[in-house]
Amino acid sequence: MPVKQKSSNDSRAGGPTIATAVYDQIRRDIITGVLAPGHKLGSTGLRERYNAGISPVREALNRLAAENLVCFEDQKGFHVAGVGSEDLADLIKTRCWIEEIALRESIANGDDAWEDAIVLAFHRLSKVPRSASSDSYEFNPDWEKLHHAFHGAILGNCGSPRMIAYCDLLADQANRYRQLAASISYPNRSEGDEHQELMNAAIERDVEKAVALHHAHLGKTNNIIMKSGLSLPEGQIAL
Amino acid sequence: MPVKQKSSNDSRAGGPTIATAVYDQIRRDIITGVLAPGHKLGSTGLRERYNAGISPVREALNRLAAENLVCFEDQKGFHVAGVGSEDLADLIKTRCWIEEIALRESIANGDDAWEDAIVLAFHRLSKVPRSASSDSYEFNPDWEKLHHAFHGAILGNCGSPRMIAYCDLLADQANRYRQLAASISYPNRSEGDEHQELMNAAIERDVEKAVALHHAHLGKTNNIIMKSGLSLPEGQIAL
DNA sequence: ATGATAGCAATATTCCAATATTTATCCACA
DNA sequence: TGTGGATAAATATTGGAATATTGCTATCAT
Repeated sequence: MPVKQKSSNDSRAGGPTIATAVYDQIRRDIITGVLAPGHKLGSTGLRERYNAGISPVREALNRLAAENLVCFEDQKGFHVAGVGSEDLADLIKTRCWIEEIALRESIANGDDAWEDAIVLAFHRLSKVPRSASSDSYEFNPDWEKLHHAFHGAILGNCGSPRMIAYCDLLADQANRYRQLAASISYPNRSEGDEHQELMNAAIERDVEKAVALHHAHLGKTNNIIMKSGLSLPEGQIAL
Repeated sequence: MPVKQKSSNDSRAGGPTIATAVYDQIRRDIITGVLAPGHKLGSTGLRERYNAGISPVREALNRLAAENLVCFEDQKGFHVAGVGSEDLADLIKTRCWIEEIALRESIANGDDAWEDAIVLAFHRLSKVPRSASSDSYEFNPDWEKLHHAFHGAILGNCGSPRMIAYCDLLADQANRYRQLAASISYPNRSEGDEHQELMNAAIERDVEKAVALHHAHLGKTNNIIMKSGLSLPEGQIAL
């Protein structure tokens, strides 16, 4: 029996595959916390949720598994990577180590265009509210995008594609914890100030100060979550 | 639909999935150079080669793509990640940065058990020939495994699962270049000496010396390939 | 000759049904 | 009550057919 798939002969040549589209969506849902840590990613549920067949869904999950955003066990299926205080500590520590290198290199290589990009990114970020709601914390995709761009502008001058890619991956992993921290600390933490100080130190080429501020910036997420006494929903950790 | 529940064979719980098995095989074939950089990874070819259906093969490829050992373009399929002098330079540079951190931490945390493990790993490595053939260089899986274990023993004490995992990934990526370097320099390079010096410095907790030796060890691959004037088969680079 | 384009072959992607495995349930029995 | 073990249900994995897309080749108009 011939089954009609999506017979859409639109003029545009076939863009991204379904697998890629689903990958993007699941990834976003994990990072933003829509899909909770530890949540089981069963075939049938995902098929409905993302309106796709099993194959592309599984391909997406396999990619995510390689990035450690998803865990899997052979024959047992997939689930969202868990979170935990130990994992958080390792993540922050690793980010401090890695991003310190990227920061030092970026500053060392910094030129006028680099400065301009940072100033621009900061300016754009400062115009967007931290939370989508003014009452309480709510994920704001615009802010997140600009925040990522700001830090990317600072570290992106390190000259190593690999380093940049790994920083991005770690940042994505950290995003899940950051959402938690934001919901705890909102609206008391003034990230704008932290960013401004960091920017100034970078532009002034004050390497040691920039590194110290950067470490503090990263450590804050950990401090907020740990101080809150909120116990993380311990689940399977990817690594 | 009636479901068949009679499983013919049993007594043994279903081990790794076919997808995982194929993943392991393709990965090894890429790292050892059996599958050349840039080589097209077409469905039909892989299906035959690894004797599996399309689904598991594609799942394996998706995992490898996320590790940057394989590249893909939507609707165009997969191919082995390319190599190139630029990529090699970035890889070596990144490894120097990252592994320096792991090395310093490992030494700082080092205790007797750590020393013992290094000595043991070195001893085992030294008993196995570099090349499977004495005439010319030939990939020797035993040596490779023990070599990996030796460096793992040194860096594995850094206390960060993420750091260790990333070091491993970088080492795997570098393996393809190392095979090339080995075939060029064999039998003139005495890696045994390099390893011994590194081991001694580590055990003596001579941090700066160990770091210097480690950098030199990593840089050697680059030097060998670059000095040989051998042009790398430029292909698509993963990153 | 050059460039455009339709038709066709090759390949990549996707859906789905068949199969394998795990998980839950029930029952016999100590 | 609790334990082991069969059986059924649920779920995960896989193979292959069906579909979509790309890339090639032949043909034609300029």
